[in-house]
Order: sequence, then structure tokens, then C-alpha cells
Amino acid sequence: MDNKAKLWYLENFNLFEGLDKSNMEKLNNITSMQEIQKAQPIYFAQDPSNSIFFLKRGRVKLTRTSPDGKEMIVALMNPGDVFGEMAVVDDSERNDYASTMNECLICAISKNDFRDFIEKNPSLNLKLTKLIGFKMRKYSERIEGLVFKDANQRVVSFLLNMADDQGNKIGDEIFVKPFLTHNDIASLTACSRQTVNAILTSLREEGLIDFDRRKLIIKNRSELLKISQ
Amino acid sequence: MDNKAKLWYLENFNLFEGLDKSNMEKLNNITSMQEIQKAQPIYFAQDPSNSIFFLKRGRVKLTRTSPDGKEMIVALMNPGDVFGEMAVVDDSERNDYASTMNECLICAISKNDFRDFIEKNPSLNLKLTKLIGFKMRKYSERIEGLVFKDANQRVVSFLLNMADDQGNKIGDEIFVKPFLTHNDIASLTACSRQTVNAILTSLREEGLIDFDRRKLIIKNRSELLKISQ
DNA sequence: TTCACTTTGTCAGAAATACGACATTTTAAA
DNA sequence: TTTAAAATGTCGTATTTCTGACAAAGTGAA
Repeated sequence: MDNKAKLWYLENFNLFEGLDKSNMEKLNNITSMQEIQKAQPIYFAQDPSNSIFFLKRGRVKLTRTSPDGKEMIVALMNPGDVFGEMAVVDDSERNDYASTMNECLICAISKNDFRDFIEKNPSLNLKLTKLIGFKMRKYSERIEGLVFKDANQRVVSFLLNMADDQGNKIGDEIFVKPFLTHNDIASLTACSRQTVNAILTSLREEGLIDFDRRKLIIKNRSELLKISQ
Repeated sequence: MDNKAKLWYLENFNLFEGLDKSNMEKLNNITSMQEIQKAQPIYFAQDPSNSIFFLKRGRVKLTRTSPDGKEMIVALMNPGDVFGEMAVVDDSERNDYASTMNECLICAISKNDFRDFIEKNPSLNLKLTKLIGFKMRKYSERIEGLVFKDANQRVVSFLLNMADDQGNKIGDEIFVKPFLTHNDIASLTACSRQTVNAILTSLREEGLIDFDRRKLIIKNRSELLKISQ
């Protein structure tokens, strides 16, 4: 990968906002950037936590598998997202499995290099903690959803989250592309594939959304918001 | 509160492990310690995040309330636990409600004082991040439980967690005291009070546990562990 | 283009869990 | 001590969601 391009990519992560040129250069020297094909592992559960990752292009899923083999998606990572950051503060093994959902461009920094780098740039410390804290908030919202909401509300909330994270507003519709398989949505919202299908279909019949395998269109955000609460 | 006693209490939090005497004195000067009666609020949702709290005695619950008034317990705090720590890294408002479950002794530090203190003791920074990271792991386990486990497994897992956190091993039984109301267990495990009651009763009939309003006794940990997985 | 594989769509029956009702016991406050 | 409120125990019924089954549609590799 072209060194200059790599540097440019790194600059686009909030985590590194405000770092001066010479430090960005140093950061650049300790990172490796890599293209990874679709459906490839990045790390496995029980792997030692060795690196922190920055996703530049593509989509990554973090999953956990139950003892009897069911898969749950813990989180989806989109361009600009950081994952595996617990490595920096915690040497214990991964408790999730990270894999690419399509072709990805991923930047990796070894935890030791990153720790050294933080030591010389203490402002990063607070940012890292904020990042982890932000993820914790997301988790606690997820828990709240699982406890308080029924399948219908959970799926609708999820669609709205996707729209907020990755949607393109065109007119008064919001386009989300790429979309996900019903199976993926099911393992993100803790219900069965068939239930997801039934919910999406009925939302489409009501004219609130439209979708196919590739895209999702939010047609009536405010109504969906009402349903989700 | 006696100043010496307060200092002693502070020393018992892992977060402050390894701090030297003079720093412990300084910490002591910026903290306030307070006895709070049963069922009193500590902070409300939507309050600004102003302080970080250390629980020395008693039990505190962090809850969230759904739009239609149902209560979910996000987490229980026991002596030695730190809560409200997001204040240090994040100025936004609380998203949970903290209240005492019985008479408590709680130590509070304002976020600004604590930030200044951290600045002079940078090793605290990593510890704080670890603390938050640890809580995040707990949350992700909770999510996994909600997704993969049925009500029976969730309740059993919860009982085992309580036993690990606060149990006293006597012979080959583990005593947990105080216990919780079925309602509290229900809002910790995302099922109804009646379901909790049915599960506890049937576990007692099988001789795996015993309980009354005050205490829980784990009589067959290994069998419960099998059920919970 | 063909063919195997994945994904979607739909259904009926099964299972888990919630809900409402009510009696009983315990607790805490007057 | 009395009394109201909270917590527990136990029903049957209602509801939600899962499960398995199968056909149809779409996808990608040979």
C-alpha cells in the first residue's frame, strides 16, 4: 500500500484527530494496512488480544457463537470504525470472532506499539477511554432493547440505527446500501429469520420501508420511530 | 465521618492500589463520604454526569425505565464497586438511575477534581480504562445471555454470578446474603416475576438451591453450571 | 448455460413466556 | 398491637416467537 495513502487513511479516524504531523508519521510507521477478501477471519475467539484494528473500507462483523452453534452478531463495523481496542488495556483473550463481510481494507497496530505510542501522546488515552465508553453505551442500549422491546420494535430500532449510521438521505427517503441478509438481521436483533422476514414484509406492506437484497429504503422515518419506542 | 476511617475505605478500592501515602491524602481531601438511607436516589437519568462514586457499604442498583414504566436493573453494585465512572470521560447526561437498596456508605468525587487528580497520577488512567473495559465485558456477556439463553438458564446464570460475587462458601454450600426479591431478579434476567418464582421453586424441589427472603444457598454448583450453559 | 447453494417467502403447529387473578405470608409503619 | 403494603406462591389463559418444512427466487462458479 502506498505510504502516503495509508497516512491519509489514518488521519480520518477521530481517535487520531489533533495529532501533529510528526506523530502521524510515527503512527504510520507502526501500522500495517491490508486488503482482506470477503468472508475471511480477522481474529478468532480465544486468540490472544494482540492488535487493534481500524476499518477503512468494507464491513466487518463481530460475532459470538453459542455452545450449540448458534451465531450472534455482537456488532457491525463500518468504514471509520475501530475494533479490537480492548487489546490495548487488557491482555486476556478475545471473546468474540471478527470476520469480513465483503472485501475490506484494514489497518492494524500491535498493542505494544500502540501502548508505547499512547505513552508519548497521553491525550490519546482519554480518547481511547471515551471510545470504549461510547461502545459501552451502545451495549447498554442493546440490553435495554432486548429487555423492553418485542421483536417488532427491535427490528425497527435496528433499521433506524442502520439508517442513522450509514444512510444517504435522498428527498425524504433514506437509502441504506448494502443491506443485510435476513439471517444477519435476525442474529443482530435476537429473533428468528422467519420473524425478521414477516416483520420486514409487513413494514413494506404498510409503505414504511422498501427493500431488496441490496438495499433498504426508509420511507417514513417518523412513523418507524413511533413504532420503535 | 472520621477522616482516618475514610482514608482506610479509599485504600480498599483496587482503582487506588499502588498510590503512595501523600497521594492518598490528597485523594482523601477531594472526596466526601456519606451515609444514605434505604431506597434513596443517588442520581437520576438525565442528570449531568458530575461525580464518580465508590460504594463502601450496602447495595446500590442502577436501573433504566422503559417509556411505559417498566423497570430494568442494569447492574447491582456491591461494596468495593465503583459506579458513575463514565462522568470522568464523558460530560453527557446519565442514562441510568442509581438508588440505594439498603443503608449505604458512599464516597463521591467530583469529576473535575478526579480529572485533575488523574492528571497528576497518570497510572490511574489505564486503571480507569480497564475498569470501564471490564464493565463492557460484563455487558457483552449479558447480551449474549439474553440472546442465547432461555429464562431458566438466565436465572441460573444469575444465581451463579451472585454466588461468585458475594457468596460465602461454608462446607460445600455457598451462602448469599442478602438475597433479592423475585421482582428484582426478574428485572435483572428479563423475565416475569412469576417465571422467576416458578424457576426458583423448581430448583429448590430438585435440591439444587435453597432460599428464603433473606438468603440464597447454592447446594449443587456444578449441576447448576451445567444447566446454565 | 447449467447446477449447486444461498436467500427469501410462507405456513401451521409447538413451545416458551407473559399476563391477570387471587390467596397467603411477611414486613414495616402507625 | 394493628393494619396497610409488599412479596410470594400458584393457577389457567393468552400471546409471542420459534421451529421445521417446503417452494420459489436469486447468485456465483464451472
